[in-house]
Amino acid sequence: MNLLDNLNPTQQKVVTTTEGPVLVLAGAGSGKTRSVIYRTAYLINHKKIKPWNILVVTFTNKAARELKDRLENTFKLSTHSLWIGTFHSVCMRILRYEQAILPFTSDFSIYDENDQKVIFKKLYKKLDIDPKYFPIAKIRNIISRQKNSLILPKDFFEFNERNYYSEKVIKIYEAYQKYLLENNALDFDDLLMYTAILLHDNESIRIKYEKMFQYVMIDEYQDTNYAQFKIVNLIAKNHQNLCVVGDDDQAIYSWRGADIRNILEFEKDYKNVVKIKLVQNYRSPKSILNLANSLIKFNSQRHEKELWTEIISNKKPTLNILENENEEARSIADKIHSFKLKDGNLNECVVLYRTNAQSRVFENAFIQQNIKYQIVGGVNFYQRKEIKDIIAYLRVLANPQDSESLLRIINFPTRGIGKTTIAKIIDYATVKNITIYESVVSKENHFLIGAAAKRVESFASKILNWKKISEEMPINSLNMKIIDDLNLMDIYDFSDDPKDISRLENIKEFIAATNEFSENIENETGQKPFLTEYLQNISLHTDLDSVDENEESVKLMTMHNAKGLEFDNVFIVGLENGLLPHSKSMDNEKELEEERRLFYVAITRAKKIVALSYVRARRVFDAVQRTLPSRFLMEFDDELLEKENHVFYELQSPKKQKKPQKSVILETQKYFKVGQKIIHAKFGNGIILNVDGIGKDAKLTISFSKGMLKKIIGSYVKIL
DNA sequence: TTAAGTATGCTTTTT
DNA sequence: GCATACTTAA
Repeated sequence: MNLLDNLNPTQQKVVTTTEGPVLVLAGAGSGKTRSVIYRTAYLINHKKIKPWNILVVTFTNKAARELKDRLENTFKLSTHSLWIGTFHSVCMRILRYEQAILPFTSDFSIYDENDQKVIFKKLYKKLDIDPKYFPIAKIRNIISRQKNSLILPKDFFEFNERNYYSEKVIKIYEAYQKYLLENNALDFDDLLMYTAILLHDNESIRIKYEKMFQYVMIDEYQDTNYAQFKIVNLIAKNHQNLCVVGDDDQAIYSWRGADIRNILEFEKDYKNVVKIKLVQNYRSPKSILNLANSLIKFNSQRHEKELWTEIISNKKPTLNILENENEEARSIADKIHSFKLKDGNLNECVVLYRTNAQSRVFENAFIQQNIKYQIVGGVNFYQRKEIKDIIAYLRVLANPQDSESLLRIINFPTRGIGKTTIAKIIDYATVKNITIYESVVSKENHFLIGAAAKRVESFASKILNWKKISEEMPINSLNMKIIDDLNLMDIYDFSDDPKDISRLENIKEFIAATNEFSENIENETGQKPFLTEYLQNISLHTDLDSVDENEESVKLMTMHNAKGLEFDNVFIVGLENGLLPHSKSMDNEKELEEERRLFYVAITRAKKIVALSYVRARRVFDAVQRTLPSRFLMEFDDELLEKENHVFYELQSPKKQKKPQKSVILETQKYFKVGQKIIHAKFGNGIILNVDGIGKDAKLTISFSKGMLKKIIGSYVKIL
């Protein structure tokens, strides 16, 4: 059988155009993944390219795994030597390998967002910076953008204006990078940045990888940032055997530094690009695709294209209006319940929302109706406190320079090493110019006396003992030994804190996961994995990776997380102004378009049914707020949606907008806008929920941060 | 030094 | 409404 037989002519072209730069603009459900898989198989089978000369970059680990599985199952190919992974995992491998010329060793720790926060707090204290004026989240984001744009601290002012604010930012950036290196640690952005710089600054290394990766494929290219662009470009610029696949309509990560121009200007970046458009959709029926198309055409920044399908269904997408978020959850639970009674598979149901916080009410509703569910995302399994505690032990053993982790466990579980003792240990380290780890294990820690000295000594000897063991014991046994030695299971088991029940469960799950990881690696390579390999693997682990495929369950996730997935039945909830589009993205045209793309992504996940819903009032923090339907709902052609409870149907159809831009301009003409932050002399800060009128004395509905909801004439408030 | 009790601030989205 | 950060008492 010829492998091309299963593909349509356009897909075949993607597969067989192996030489030179190829740009594939692939609409949702157009067989994008399929093309990448077949192209890889084609390169190996027909072009006789060695698997280790091919690099495939996917957006998630899950996608990488699926690609591997399908290559193995469908084409009986061995994927062991093939490079398939996310940018982050590929970069991690390269950096570990090239440690000799890098400012860190291959045992580096990878710090996540929480670790970063802790570090920032510390640095703020040291630098005497007030988080009120320099919010950690914001500064962290600025620094992240610098890294994504490959701007090192030393180059900062070449690209940023010099002022009071930026002077502070650069101080923090500098201190942060210094701190990371002292801890032999990298953050996610560093993985990309150091790889790009490595390839850029060392021609011999660049040539090595260019020769190694003779054929390069990048999936979801619309969501790559500058650092990722550069890495790809450095590898492929000479041979130009580069195939990028993406869809500008599905670009939803600009807030993370992704630059849509990478895909829009691919033809300028490379010569003689073969451009291929995949516009036939094999996933959704016409009724759903029409809905998606009628929405996305309101975006001005896009390649003009319209998806089409041969699939016909008589089921219209529905729109449901509920009183509040609990009702919304219950109504969906009801629907899923009756679907299940009709022998429906729960795996084919997904609830999509804008923010993770929305998941809770659905949990409640599903528990009540006895429907199995899995939440994807939110707090990553490996970021849970109890898990991070154990991981901190492992990190210290792998990378003793990692003071961050050491301080986390020095008194966990409590062993009587308190603030004062820790301060002394740190002081000693500073004076002697040694790491905190060295300070702890130092035999001559005579700076401590009595009980404190004994406790630290006992802690140090435990660590030293495990460290020795870690060199000869595979990770799963080591893990078990540490948990046993610490008596962790008993501590949680006999605790009075009800939360510790689930913590114990999580630890058991953690042990099981470690064993599974160990077995998988052993099957793959014939060798059990050791500490460092394990640690770096789990730091790139996402929640999507821990979904239990064997358990039949409804999935709950954010629309972002749904990218690349498909389900028969898709419930899209919370379609209200302020949630979608999110209040923080409402008054910026670019961000608004990204919100629209996000909605587009959500709709196009569906194979059979789309059910939309919004509520009239929603609990936010501790107050109930009245809500308004999402402005996107007004953009749909009226006949495309079936309104379930039309009695209360209150959507006002737009007065047949001629041009989408027109309504946008009207919105900007308004002096006050929904979502704007204002301040009132008496009631303090608030957010505008509704604007009645155009000028400065429009009637405003405002939710004040104190929890009150008030209607106020515009002239009494000030825009912040 | 620690546990328990109280105040605060916080929610976009994630590799 | 929840988790974290700070305060207080033992």
